[in-house]
Amino acid sequence: MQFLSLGTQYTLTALITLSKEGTGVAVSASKLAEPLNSPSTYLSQMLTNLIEPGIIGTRRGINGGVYLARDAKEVSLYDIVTAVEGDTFFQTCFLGISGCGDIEPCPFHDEWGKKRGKIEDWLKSTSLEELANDTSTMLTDGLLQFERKAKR
Amino acid sequence: MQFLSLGTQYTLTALITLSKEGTGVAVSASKLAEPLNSPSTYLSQMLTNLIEPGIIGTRRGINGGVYLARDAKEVSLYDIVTAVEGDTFFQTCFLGISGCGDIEPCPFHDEWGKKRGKIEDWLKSTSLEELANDTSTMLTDGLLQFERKAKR
DNA sequence: CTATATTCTAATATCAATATACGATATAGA
DNA sequence: TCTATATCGTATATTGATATTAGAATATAG
Ligand code: FES
Ligand code: FES
Repeated sequence: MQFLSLGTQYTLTALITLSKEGTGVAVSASKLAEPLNSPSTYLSQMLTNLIEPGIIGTRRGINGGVYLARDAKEVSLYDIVTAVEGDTFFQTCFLGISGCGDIEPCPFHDEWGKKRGKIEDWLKSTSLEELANDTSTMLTDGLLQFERKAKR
Repeated sequence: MQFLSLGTQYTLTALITLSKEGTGVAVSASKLAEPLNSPSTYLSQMLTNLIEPGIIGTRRGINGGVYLARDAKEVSLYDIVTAVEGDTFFQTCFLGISGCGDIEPCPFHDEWGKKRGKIEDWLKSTSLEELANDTSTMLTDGLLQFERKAKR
């Protein structure tokens, strides 16, 4: 049980790096993937999810790559996460019963709803810019050690 | 992306039913599975996870089944969930970086840690008894409609 | 002692996540 | 303009986790 899938984790980390470069500056998927120890084509594939929602743009050919399409301030964590994984987490019942709402709530609905709402609020109110400005050195120091499954 | 797997959802619902019967009263897996619209052998398999932690006991043969081994007051939601799914959710980094702690935290560590801690606290402080006493009618009215994947 | 209800274990099927491979396309430079 | 190459984009393969089914083991009732 994990909150974000590996693909989403790659995506998120790459976007933080990207936003440090600034809006509009293109970086190739392979450059972005390198420090992540992730297959570059896989990252590329994941990033594709962000084109349609207008979070990133891409440019092919030499010196092409992926660039941030909006100001980092205007991109929320929620935008990113749901672009890749969808929003079922925020829509479905804790118990998995079809229809989650106040009309016929399960015994978990009230409390779980609060907790889930807090997470949703947090994701919505946190921008990419804030993450990029974080003082954490983990992302810049090459300490990234994702736990992959496939061969290394 | 879903918090609990289907198996855990079955397990949890079955346990609530079981605790309404009272500690020590055996109910067969097929009886428990019926209203869930779940394969009884699958539920049975899932429930096996709860034997070793001492949450349930089983009795084979005629009139056998599964019974609650402790008082429902003494079984927390956390016990149940982690018995089936393990506790990786509460141990691993939001970004999936190996080692989640205060020493080399990722940019999400503080905020996510709070949210995750709230969930953990809730699960630990909520007992099976409270759930069974919940006024929700969903579980008793045969309105259970899990969203299964395989053939019906 | 035997028939049967039941758990328990192990094999299989299904599905989603992850990874790879290949094709399409734009750009730089000649 | 043309060509080579860097790059994205999409389609396919692999893997692993989850869910399901099948059958063996076992205890109980009568
Ligand atoms: S009805 Fe179960 S969480 Fe909303
Ligand atoms: S280090 Fe990332 S959540 Fe703790």
